[in-house]
Amino acid sequence: MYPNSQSVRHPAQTLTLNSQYFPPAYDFTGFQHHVSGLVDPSASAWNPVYTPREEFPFGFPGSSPSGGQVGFTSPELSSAPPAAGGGSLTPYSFLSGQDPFPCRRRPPEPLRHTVSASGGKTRTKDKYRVVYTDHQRQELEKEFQCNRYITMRRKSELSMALSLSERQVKIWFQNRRAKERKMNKKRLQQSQQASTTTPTPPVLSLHTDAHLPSSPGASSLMLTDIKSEEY
DNA sequence: TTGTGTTTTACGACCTCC
DNA sequence: GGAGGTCGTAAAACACAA
Repeated sequence: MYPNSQSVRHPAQTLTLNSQYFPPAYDFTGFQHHVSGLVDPSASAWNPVYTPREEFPFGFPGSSPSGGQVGFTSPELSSAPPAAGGGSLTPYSFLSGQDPFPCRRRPPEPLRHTVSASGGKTRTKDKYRVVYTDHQRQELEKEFQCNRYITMRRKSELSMALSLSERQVKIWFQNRRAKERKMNKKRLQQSQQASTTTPTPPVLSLHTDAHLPSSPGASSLMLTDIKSEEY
């Protein structure tokens, strides 16, 4: 059930690394998330033998397997081995701050006042949720197509590049995996329905995730399907 | 418009691992 | 104990038919 049940978490991963909070374009006044105890990132703590635990031994058509496009020049980062799954580091040329994707959705909205969620639960920030820009989503999606599970290093990079907090990146990946599981489940149900109506042998069981631990690498069979989903 | 269904952020509860 | 995982869910944002 838990993907890391067979994996070893590297000690470096327990570091509260770089928990600096990059206030996005919106204001998170009152956002409680533990930005508090800003642990000294002490970049030197990064272990050069860092081994990402997420391994996806497949390539994606859209992701360059070449490791040559590192957009970060920090010695800390450059000392790291190529990222898992081919090790492509997306070059963050968009750091210019220009969003190449003019929001097809809404412009930044004014703050709405905190929703008092039903049952007395209160949300802890001014906006219930923000809507990520197409650009942010595209970059997150790109990363997701390379690795279902983001490394701390990539999380840090992405959060900086996209002006999101690391927590937001983490949650996005969690939600994205949930979405994938949901889609796979749906597909499975549909294929099962199809197999009951047609006398074809149930070959499709290969693509199920019912018996696949949602571990890194476990869902590789479905990735090609998912690739078709575009943002 | 408006009603309704779906998708997207964000969180809490609970779990495992170190 | 803290990190990050899944699961379930709330509610905003969105799409779209009527």
